[in-house]
Amino acid sequence: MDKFIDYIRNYTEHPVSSQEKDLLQQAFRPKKLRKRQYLLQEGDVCRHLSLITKGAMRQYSVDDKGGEHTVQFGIENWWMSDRESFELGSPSRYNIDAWEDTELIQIGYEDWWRLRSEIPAMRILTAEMDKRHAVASQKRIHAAITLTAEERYLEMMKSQPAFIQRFPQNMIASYLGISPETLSRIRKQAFLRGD
Amino acid sequence: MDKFIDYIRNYTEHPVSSQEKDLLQQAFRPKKLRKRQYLLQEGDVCRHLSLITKGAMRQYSVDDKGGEHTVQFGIENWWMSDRESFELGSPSRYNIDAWEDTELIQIGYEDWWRLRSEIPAMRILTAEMDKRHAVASQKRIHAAITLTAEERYLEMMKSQPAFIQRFPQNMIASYLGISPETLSRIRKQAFLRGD
DNA sequence: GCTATGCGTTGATTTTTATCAAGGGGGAGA
DNA sequence: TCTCCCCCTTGATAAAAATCAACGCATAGC
Repeated sequence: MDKFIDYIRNYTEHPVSSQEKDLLQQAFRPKKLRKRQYLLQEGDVCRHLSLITKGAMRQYSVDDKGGEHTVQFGIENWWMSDRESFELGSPSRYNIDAWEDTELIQIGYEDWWRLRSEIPAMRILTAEMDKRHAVASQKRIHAAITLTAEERYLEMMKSQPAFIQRFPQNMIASYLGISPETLSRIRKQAFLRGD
Repeated sequence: MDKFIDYIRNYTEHPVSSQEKDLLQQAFRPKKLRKRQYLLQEGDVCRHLSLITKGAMRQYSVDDKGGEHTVQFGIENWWMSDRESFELGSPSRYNIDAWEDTELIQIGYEDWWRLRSEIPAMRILTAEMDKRHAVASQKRIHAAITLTAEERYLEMMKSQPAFIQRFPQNMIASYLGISPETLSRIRKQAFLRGD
């Protein structure tokens, strides 16, 4: 839980009292997942927000031909959830699983909203999280309608090198919305050009 | 301003005192734009969040060949801003202009954050806005990596018919990340199939 | 050590979409 | 009314990417 207080420190200097720390301690639960173990399966309701303290995960949908489409990667200090399912209590269209052995801390819906009203630092944290998420989403949408597949890959190498290093290429391809073969060709071209 | 209070009512039943109403009144300014008039030009800092009370607008980038790429449409009760530029005070990569004669109410950065801390209903409103935006963004990202151009258009017709009706087809195409010619062909196919 | 599985690469072919070009129609402004 | 500009459609061609297929390599499990 000291980890989480440290985490909040990345976002705000706002003080967290010892009473507030107790509230946080009670609300967050640790969880461990083995590589490939599900956190969420399509059709289930996402009941927790989960913060990765160690490991790597992905969120993806599976199409009617079995193809996987990755909407989100997460590594340490990233949150994993299907936001819509979490907020609305609706069955999720996504799976979330671990690509590496993973450790999380999780919080349920009621606790999340209670902490937001009772702890000012939590309000600041969530506002900041939402802001960063909005900015990142817009960039990804802009890239999707503006850039070629190769440009998107090169952009990802610059902005998210850790994902490139820790996830296999076929998952990178599915995150970029291209086939693994195309990604392989793009990488070869970039290498030959010295990018 | 009664309009804005009504607007908040869409989001929460939380009471807004007459004192709070005064604060809102002072913070929001009306603005009118003629069709095609800029609200924000690329390179400028986005200093306001703007709520459309009447009209239609778009947010788009211009590439080095002069092509326009639309990341956002807005009609009545939609907010228009470059969030990143607004929050960071950085020059925006986007333009925002009016497609129809438009009326707005605007609020600046300091006022926005002050109202958020002073008026509980504003906090609820912004949390809800962020939630809806996150859900919508995820859907758009998922569509971009999962669906064909035609499927994306058909999906847009279902989820955002007002945009289809009020914006010209070349802008719809640029929002979908496809050429106007391709959109024209897609529409013809769908029509011939009775979609 | 052996086998099976999964991943990445490569070539060929097909599909999807972009680009180029031109024509027609509608709307706005003088 | 006339002119100009913009939009949409259509056909032809080019480019980008997907799909199919096969191979080689590395890793995990027995």
